[in-house]
Amino acid sequence: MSSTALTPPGGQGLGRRERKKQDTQRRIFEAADTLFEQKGYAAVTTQEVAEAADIGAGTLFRYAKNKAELLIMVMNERLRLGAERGLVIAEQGGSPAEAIVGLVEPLLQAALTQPENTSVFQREVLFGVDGPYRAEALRRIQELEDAMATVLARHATTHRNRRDADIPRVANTIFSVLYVKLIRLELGRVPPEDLLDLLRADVEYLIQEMLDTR
Amino acid sequence: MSSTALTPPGGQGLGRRERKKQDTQRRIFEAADTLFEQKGYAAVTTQEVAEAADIGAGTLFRYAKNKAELLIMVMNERLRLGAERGLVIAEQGGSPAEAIVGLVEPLLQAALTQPENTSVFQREVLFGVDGPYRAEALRRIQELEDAMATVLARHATTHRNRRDADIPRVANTIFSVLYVKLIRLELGRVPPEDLLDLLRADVEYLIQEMLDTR
DNA sequence: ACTCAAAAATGAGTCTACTCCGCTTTATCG
DNA sequence: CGATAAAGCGGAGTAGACTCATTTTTGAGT
Repeated sequence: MSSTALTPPGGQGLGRRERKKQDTQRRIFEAADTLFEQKGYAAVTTQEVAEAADIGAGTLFRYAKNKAELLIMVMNERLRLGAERGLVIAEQGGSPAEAIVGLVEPLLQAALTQPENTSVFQREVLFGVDGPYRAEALRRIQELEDAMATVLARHATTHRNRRDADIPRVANTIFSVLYVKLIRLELGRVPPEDLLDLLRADVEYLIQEMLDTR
Repeated sequence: MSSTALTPPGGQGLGRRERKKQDTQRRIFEAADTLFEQKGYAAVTTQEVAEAADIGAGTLFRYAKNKAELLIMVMNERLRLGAERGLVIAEQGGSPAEAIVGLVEPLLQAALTQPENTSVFQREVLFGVDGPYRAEALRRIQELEDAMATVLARHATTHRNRRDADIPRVANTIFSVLYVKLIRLELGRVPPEDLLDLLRADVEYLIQEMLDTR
């Protein structure tokens, strides 16, 4: 009896195997997070990550399908934290333009503080091979668009607005404009300084045109 | 006399050196074009392209900074042909929505007939390293947006429309919406069948909202 | 015809992401 | 406990993009 009392998978306390795995997972995450931040995506080799996580070079790829997934994993987490702040900002009123820009700000911050990593992140999320972390990132992006629609819907019902407004379409439009501008920022085709004002102006304009009574 | 009659660089007939270079350039173009179309970007090795062009593996990289530039070079040409048709369609009236969709159609065609290559093309144009062909592609994309503005401007002056309309902004908005949808098509997130209708509907909606009198 | 510096071509070598298969550890059952 | 299966691990090996030191070609000057 006592010999079989080893809560394997299932119970609260996981088996030794599972615990080890989670620990390895954690070490990989920390290694990747630190190295990518310090040296930038391109300058980090998967070998380095493996060594920093104290595992074999081959083992790394049992935890992440490829190098890009490592970065996406790390960036997802960083953006998750920012996204929560963004949602709070969006909740607490302010103009809808404020709220919507607030939703995007974390991404913008990331683009400004870690240009290379953010650029690779976008590239791989949009064009990379499938993988669980990439799928999560795509989900988050969709949520961003949905959150914009929510903000707009609130604005539309609490103010005297056009009844026929197609909220999802407006949200999609605003999302698209912001997204393209963000990509162009990464292309270096937009001066970063006044970008926030630029984005806000865009959003205000679009709301004005497509949603508000005139 | 006859021995020194060798119109070197400058004159109409280029020197042997220049001629040879252009010939090599042509062979590389043809090799890349054929191979990428037949096998798809990922399945083609630079080695293969070099062999098909009958040059050394190292020589290839004197004509293209990297593999991606090879593809961009080829795609630029294919899209250039399509873009001309697009401009003609845009010129010949039809509704502005027709005209604008006409401008994008070549890109759409490419996305449908060569999904992989088009996807890589977009990826590398947006996020790849600098290079002459990439620069050209970026220029073309900008021209696309400008062409949309031109179409809209014509529409705005020849019809009874709002005077305060901000044409460049409307063009940028339409461009962004279409571009994001195109990328999503490559993500497999949009059913390709009725895409043309979808795009046209988008454009009509945006013109309606942002440009037309109501 | 010959010389020589600049331009072009070359392919062996490097670098690194990723794979694959044999080994080790862990859990299960009689 | 011992046997056996299953899961996890690792590192040598592979493939392919790209570099660079060396060689070859070119054409202007003499």
